[in-house]
Amino acid sequence: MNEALKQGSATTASRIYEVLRQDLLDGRYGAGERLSIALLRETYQVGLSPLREALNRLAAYGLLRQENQRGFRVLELSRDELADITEMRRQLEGKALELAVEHGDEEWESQLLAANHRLTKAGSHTPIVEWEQLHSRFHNALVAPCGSVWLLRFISQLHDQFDRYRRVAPRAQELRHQLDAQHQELVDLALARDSRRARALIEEHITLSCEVALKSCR
Amino acid sequence: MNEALKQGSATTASRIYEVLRQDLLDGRYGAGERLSIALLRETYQVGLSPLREALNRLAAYGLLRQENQRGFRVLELSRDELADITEMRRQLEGKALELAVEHGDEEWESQLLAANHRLTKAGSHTPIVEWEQLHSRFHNALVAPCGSVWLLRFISQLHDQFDRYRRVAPRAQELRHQLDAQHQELVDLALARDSRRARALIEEHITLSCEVALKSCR
DNA sequence: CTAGATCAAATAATCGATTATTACTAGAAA
DNA sequence: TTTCTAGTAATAATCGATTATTTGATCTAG
Repeated sequence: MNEALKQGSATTASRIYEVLRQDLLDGRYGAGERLSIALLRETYQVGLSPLREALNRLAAYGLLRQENQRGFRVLELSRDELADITEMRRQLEGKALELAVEHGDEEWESQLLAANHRLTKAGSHTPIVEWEQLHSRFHNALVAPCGSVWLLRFISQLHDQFDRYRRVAPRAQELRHQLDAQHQELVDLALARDSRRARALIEEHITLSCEVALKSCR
Repeated sequence: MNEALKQGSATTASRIYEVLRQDLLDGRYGAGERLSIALLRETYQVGLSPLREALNRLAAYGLLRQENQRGFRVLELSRDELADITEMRRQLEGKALELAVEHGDEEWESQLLAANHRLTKAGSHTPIVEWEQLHSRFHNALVAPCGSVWLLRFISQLHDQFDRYRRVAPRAQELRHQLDAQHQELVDLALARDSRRARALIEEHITLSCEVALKSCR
């Protein structure tokens, strides 16, 4: 969906899709909230058709729930779903990292170092939205050369889902530090081509970030 | 997406979504073909808005590719993607079946037997579209109680993707028999609660159906 | 009071017409 | 002939207005 934006002329529908997606990840709209189409039109200053097309895409992607004749709602948050998402991320990102470590080339190594550098430089002063983006890019860079388009697609999708939970979590400083340290370790293991241990670590990493998110999940 | 249809009043957009999805799986439109919106309108006798909303959903779901200002195209078929889809199905359905065998209750056992019975009864005389549906239902029934909403979601999505390849494959009779026999074996292993061997068999099953599909994939 | 029916207001879905962009064709220059 | 350009036809995207459905308030019967 993202490539569509980059390639030259974006349509209104594509633009509003990206903006809405980001706002949903940022928690701008509450869990379970009904999205009034008229209100959205006003807020984002867009026409009805492109807005509805964007909402339809978001529903198919899993960030909104569409009820016929009753419009669109933000998805609810639940402990059960967080557990589900976390377990799926463990499985899929674990597998993907294993493959990436085996297949990644020199270009990948540089990209990974760069992504980690940018993430490390961004301290607690950077706005959280910006940090989230760097964090996403780092994780993307990690698994990018796994060789499976569908695996990457599912991972991104789950990452978006997970972000909704991360966003409502308080920023626990001690755990945050531990997570940052794991990012560095992940790079080290990746460059050392230790796929076994890299996989084990990212699974641990995902479990830990789930625990952070859980602290705020009712 | 399917539940939306069942729950009372379906909208035009939801109806046309389901019809288009089925037609895409049935191979009514060729791989890579551009879908003319005006033509679709005429073919399905629907208005522009609901049609475009359905197309947007299908693109987000991965059955169409959307190019800004250039409309919608059917996705191409490729050996590489078939290999990707097959490997993902092996991993995910394998895992799901393992969990289902561990968690499934008596109700599941009956559903499974029923689904298998219906599939077995439908011989080579039944139209292929109908057989495909029974086959899908059987595989759904197998993994249904795995306990993970996201796992089931990804499996369905991959199943739809795979169906596009299966649809263009010639019906090789010997292999077909072998696949049918595996369905029975899967039921037996499931009822015997042998999750290890059930998983191994479904992985083999998926690989075999991939080979059937490959025979026709350029 | 409570449950059910009825109507009015709100709003989701759809339609028809318009605008913007791309694709195609023909003609001119190299 | 080939390659560019201009103009035109085709069509994708968007807008504004209309229709259909749901929601919520009010009223009535039990």
